[in-house]
Amino acid sequence: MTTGQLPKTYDFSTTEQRIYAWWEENGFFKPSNDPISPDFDPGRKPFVISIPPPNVTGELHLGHAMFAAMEDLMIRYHRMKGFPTLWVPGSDHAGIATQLQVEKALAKEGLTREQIGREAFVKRTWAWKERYGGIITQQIRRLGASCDWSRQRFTLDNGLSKAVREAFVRLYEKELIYRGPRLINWSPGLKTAVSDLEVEYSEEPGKLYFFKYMLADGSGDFIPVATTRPETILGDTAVAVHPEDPRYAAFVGKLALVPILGRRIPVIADDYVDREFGTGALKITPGHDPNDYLIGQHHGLELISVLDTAARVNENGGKYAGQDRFEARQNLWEDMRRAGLVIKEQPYTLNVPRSQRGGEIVEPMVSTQWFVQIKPLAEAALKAVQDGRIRIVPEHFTKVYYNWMENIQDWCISRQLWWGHRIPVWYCQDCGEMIVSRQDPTNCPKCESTNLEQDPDVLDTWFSSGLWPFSTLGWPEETPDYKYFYPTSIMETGYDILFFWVARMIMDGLEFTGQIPFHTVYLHGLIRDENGRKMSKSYGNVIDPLIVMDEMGTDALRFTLLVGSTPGQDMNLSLKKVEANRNFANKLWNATRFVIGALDQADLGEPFQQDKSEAQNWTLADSWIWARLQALVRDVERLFQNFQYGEAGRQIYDFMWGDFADWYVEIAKLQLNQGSSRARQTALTLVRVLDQTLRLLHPFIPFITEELWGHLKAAVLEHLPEAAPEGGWEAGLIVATWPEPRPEADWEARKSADFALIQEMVRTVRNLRAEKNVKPGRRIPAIIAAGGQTAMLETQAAAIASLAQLDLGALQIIDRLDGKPEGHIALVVGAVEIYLPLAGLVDVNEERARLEKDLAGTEAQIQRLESLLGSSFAENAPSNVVQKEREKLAGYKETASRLKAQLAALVE
RNA sequence: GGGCGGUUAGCUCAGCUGGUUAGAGCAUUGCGUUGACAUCGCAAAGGUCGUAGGUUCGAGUCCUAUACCGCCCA
Repeated sequence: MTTGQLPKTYDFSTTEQRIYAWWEENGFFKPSNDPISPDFDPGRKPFVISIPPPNVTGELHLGHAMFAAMEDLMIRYHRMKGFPTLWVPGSDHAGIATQLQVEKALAKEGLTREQIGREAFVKRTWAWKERYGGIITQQIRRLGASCDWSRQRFTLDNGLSKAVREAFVRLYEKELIYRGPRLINWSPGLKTAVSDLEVEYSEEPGKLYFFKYMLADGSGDFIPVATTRPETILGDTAVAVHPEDPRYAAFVGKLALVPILGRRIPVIADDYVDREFGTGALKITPGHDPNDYLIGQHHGLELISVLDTAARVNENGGKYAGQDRFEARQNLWEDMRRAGLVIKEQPYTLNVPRSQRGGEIVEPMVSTQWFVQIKPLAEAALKAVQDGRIRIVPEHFTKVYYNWMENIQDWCISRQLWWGHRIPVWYCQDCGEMIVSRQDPTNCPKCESTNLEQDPDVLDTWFSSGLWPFSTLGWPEETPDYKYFYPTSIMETGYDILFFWVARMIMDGLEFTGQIPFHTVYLHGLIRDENGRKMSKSYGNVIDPLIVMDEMGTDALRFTLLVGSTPGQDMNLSLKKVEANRNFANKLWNATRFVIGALDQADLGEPFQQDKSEAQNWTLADSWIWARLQALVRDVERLFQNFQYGEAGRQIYDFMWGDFADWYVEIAKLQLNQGSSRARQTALTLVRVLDQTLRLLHPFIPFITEELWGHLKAAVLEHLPEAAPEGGWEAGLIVATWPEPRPEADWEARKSADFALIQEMVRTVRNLRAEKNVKPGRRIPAIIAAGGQTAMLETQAAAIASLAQLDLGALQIIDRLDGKPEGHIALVVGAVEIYLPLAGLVDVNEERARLEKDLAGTEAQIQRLESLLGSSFAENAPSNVVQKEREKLAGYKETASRLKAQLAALVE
């Protein structure tokens, strides 16, 4: 391996696919401790994630990219830590979405699903699924997701369908599932019930209609009423007023006449009525309004449905029968106007219920549906989080979860669709018996009739998704996978489906398996555009992850998503950020290229003699970079434990670029040039630090790290075998061991401080050079008066000279200097003075200004610290904190006295 | 109406259990390229951390109030 073989820039397009295929072929995605293998050890604790199943018809969007990156990070980290790791992939059948797709395709042929019939339609949908269902999983592969594809599941698979039946029948047997007429949300376009969660409310301009509710006693008295939906007047079964409202007290108990229809309805009193709103009197339509429905139940009111399944007025609407709901609104209101019942109209902001799917206006309607009585399940699910068995990250979502669980309503699970799990209920056509069964029945158990018909409805897709963490592992069978991998470890998903999915999985897990389905819920935020706007096709601000990956690589996208996000917090994504991270990948590429080139080309000499101590073998830079790496490993570990993945990634980034590439590599070049044992030792350090860094980065950017690690391994095996990691080279980085933190060694702080001084000196010289426009290539002499640091700095002369572009041959490091050398500019870094002979560039006035500015800054610090240390801070703060401040003060005082001396010398 | 989150550099965001000169990327300015990297390097400029109180030796960080923006629930 030579540098020539590594191209100058990282070409992800030829790398990613090859690496992914290699991982998969080698079985690295499978758990290292598999219950089906002969040497299975049930005692080892596994780490398991089940994927939030994307819609089978879906195409990759940034939400998928986010969860895939995040979960892959968790999975790869645990895999490297040695856990038997399983990530179960799959997709759900997405009842409505998929059915719509197929119906759309049918429409192109001029067909409807009713025309081809249920059986043919379901067949076509399966064909659709076979054809397009693989797209999303292919796209998830592109993200580098290390799922065990041999365990891929689909919610309509046999096993999972069996789980659905089992769950349904069990709930039914416990009387937690019932069928009956209730007010539900109806989608007139799709002609199906939808759950409360699938309805979104949008504020839209509308009108408040004021009209007269005439009393039936012929007195000519009326109650003024306001409504936002006049067409529902047709279904009114009461007028309600507040019991303590003097305006209407006389009317309570009397009858009123429904406009146009002339139906007689009671005037009732209920303190639900808000006296301040509208006229203070309310029309009650139990058949088409959730609040009215409740009031209707309280007062035993008649319940009239006036709309059919297409939201047209039905036979209960008199002359308006057959009209669309909005058409009927116009016509009825006009008729009322003619009848003198209209008072006024007033602009009003409506809260319009719209279907999450398609956006049509949802109609609250009474309909016979299947429901889960959810309270008992919710109580258990609530408790699991309250008592800490399940932890939600970030923590503030716990409250949101409680609030929802405490106010939960029964869940409408039936859908009038054809694509999904058909409800396992049969009706005997002869005796009317209802049969709820795990197996398809052939005879009626009551009358033996074979004339059975299955309920036509299917179950809500989320009913099957709720079983996902255990149905994918084989439940209700006690399969080896189920026994070993369940409960899973972490549920990672977007907070937007906390209720839809996470809450239901917890309820279902506890109900059906008696166990929590996972111990941690990690919720990531939503991805918005760079200005914080929601991405949507209508804004035209959608970023397609596939295009981003094409242009900048998967690793760049992943790193951006992972490092740019904080748990539960939305993130604004801009392509600029991805670009910056592509540059990071390239930087890493080139740093590795340098290390490999060093192994290949440098004269590495012999290893240091065994009897030499480590301390003698290591230069200050070697010690420093190693200490920095160890500190990094400790920080990363702590941050990972706290789910602070973004911060961890940032720190690794800073280390790799800021410490390793910018400083250590530059010094390593010098050390390599020394040849022999020093070069060899340096190469060893380069390899070890880079190896560890690649390991730390792997969960974030798996492709490039795997690729580089492979090259590094090959080069080391050839040129520097003793640089092998402690446990030897693993088969791939994906299964390499994770760097384990070790306690800080006592030498680390001292070496870090020494190196920090070098860095400060170098920066100060560089600053001055830039300020004075000294050509970067021009090497200049220097005198360094180093006091107590003389010995240390002498050993670092070559490094300092190189980094600051000084002339090593003309660099003097001395203990002290009496008087200022002629024609030099003086720099002060703590107790160290640096003199640069820039005769032509020395301007006494400029020098004085510069030194005075420095002095002013230093003295401000001295003053601040003196007053701080003179205050009660000194007594109350921890001694190490105080000590640190004292040292700082001493340093500033030292600097100040040197600066003063410089100024004094300048006057002469 | 209830709850939650945000407000830090021109922009987008970090800032862990409070520790004392508030960080990054991008953008801006100056200089620089035959040796890992221009997808780069060296340097510069840029912030009274929304506001007002409070707790504390010490507050971007904790508490209270408040303004604005956003989200969820009703």
